[in-house]
Amino acid sequence: MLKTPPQAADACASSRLGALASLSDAERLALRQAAEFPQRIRGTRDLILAGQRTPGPLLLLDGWLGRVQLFSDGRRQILSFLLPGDVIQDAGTFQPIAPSTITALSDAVLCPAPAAEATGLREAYAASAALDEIYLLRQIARLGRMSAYERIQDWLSEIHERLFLAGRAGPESFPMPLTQEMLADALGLTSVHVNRTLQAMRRDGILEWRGGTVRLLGAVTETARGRPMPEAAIPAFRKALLAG
Amino acid sequence: MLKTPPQAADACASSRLGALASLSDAERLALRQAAEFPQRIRGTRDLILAGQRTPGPLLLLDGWLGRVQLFSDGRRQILSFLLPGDVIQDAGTFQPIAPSTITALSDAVLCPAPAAEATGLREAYAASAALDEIYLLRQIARLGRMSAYERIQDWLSEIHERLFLAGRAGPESFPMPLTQEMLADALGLTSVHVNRTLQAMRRDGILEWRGGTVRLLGAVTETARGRPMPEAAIPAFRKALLAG
DNA sequence: CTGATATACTGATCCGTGTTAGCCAGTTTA
DNA sequence: TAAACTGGCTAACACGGATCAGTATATCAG
Repeated sequence: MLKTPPQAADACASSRLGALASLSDAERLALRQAAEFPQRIRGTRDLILAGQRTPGPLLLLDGWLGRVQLFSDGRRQILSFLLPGDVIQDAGTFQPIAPSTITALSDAVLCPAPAAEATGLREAYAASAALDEIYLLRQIARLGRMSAYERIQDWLSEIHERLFLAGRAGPESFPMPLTQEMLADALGLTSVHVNRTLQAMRRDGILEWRGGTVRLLGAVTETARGRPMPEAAIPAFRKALLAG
Repeated sequence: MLKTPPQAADACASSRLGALASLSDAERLALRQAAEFPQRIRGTRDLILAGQRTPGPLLLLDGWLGRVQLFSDGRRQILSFLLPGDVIQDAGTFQPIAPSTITALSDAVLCPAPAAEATGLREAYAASAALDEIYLLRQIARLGRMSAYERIQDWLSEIHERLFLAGRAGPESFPMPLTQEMLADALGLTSVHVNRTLQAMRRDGILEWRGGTVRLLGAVTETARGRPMPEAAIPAFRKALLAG
């Protein structure tokens, strides 16, 4: 049930990577050509297992994936999300061993990432990896020191920002294919409490979430009582990224 | 008040990096020479601020550092620890912008990391970066899905393993320069509750912690009710690392 | 149509951890 | 020597979020 956008399949990758570095026409063409051999994933299943060899770097063209850690008693933690336009690559690409399991959280479309033969794509991949690290750090701060309400707020605005980079979000709304239980597994909560907290946010008039679409209303980014410090990583870093 | 070990200052780096890749004599010499220009840090202060330009890659020769996120209302989250022998480098080294603040958690000694001119050091740095990512993922699972008791257990065994790699730990004990409050800031708890939980672990006979030294007794790695799955990242990954 | 399954949602109760407010020993500062 | 401060430790109480046990609705297979 993929809502394939009217644009070309590679639009999200071109939008995102083009925002991270300036790409030549040849590089944008390479992205388009890579997208001509898509791999389609149906439903929610594991794509890459932790500890196994990885395929080469991939581009996510549509759908959401998650890096996941399972516990033997059934607990699950979604470590990070992979959104359209994201690059799936290893940190220190020296050994093609996946550091975590990657699972599909919705129907998805992947393709091999074109080799970075010129500086544009090389810079874009590096910036993408650097952003990935920032999102991991932010996830740690979220889980360690934020309340349920704050976690959801902060997470929603991260997702909005990331989808916007990929051209997949409007100024205050975006598609949300996750169930409340998946969100709970990402934010270290139970689905029951996620539901209650979402109700509270609706009551507070800062969130609408119906039919797979989220709308953030105004105060979302302003409301938090204790925000990350002004000199925190993300703003300065992103500014440096997007300025270059 | 640095308890400088009887060994050479570079021993921890040589031990750790030598375990991650096989180093030539020339490379080990380069490590020793780099350690001849140490920078000594006294007390707990910020070394690198998020969003600022970074110095080049560094080696931590002694002491503990932490990557930290502060909130405007005083909450603090220690995102990750840097231990002796660790390399301080950027993820996608394309822009020398620090993604997070790094602060000294004890007296510490740093030196510039020697350039990776041969394959041994290059592989070791890459493996080090890959391990860093694994530790971040593990921290997320810890904060998201473990109880206080489990968090401390899991964290202690991670630290033990890492210090052991650097030759700074015995088979079941290691030095611990942190206060309980720092530990709380890392594990998303309050210092009061960290203290309670440590008491419980002592009562259970799995932990001794006196005078800056921790001893883990037997069952520490076995006790957890729900452990990360067998196919989880760390074991398979480390096996692949240490086999090569 | 039936039953099975998945998801959103709700209420009652419980418990793990936070909060507040200390005490005590050791160490630094005046 | 006296304060002042820090870090480990404890107790009483409060509260956020988990747990348990549902209901309601939609979708899907047969």
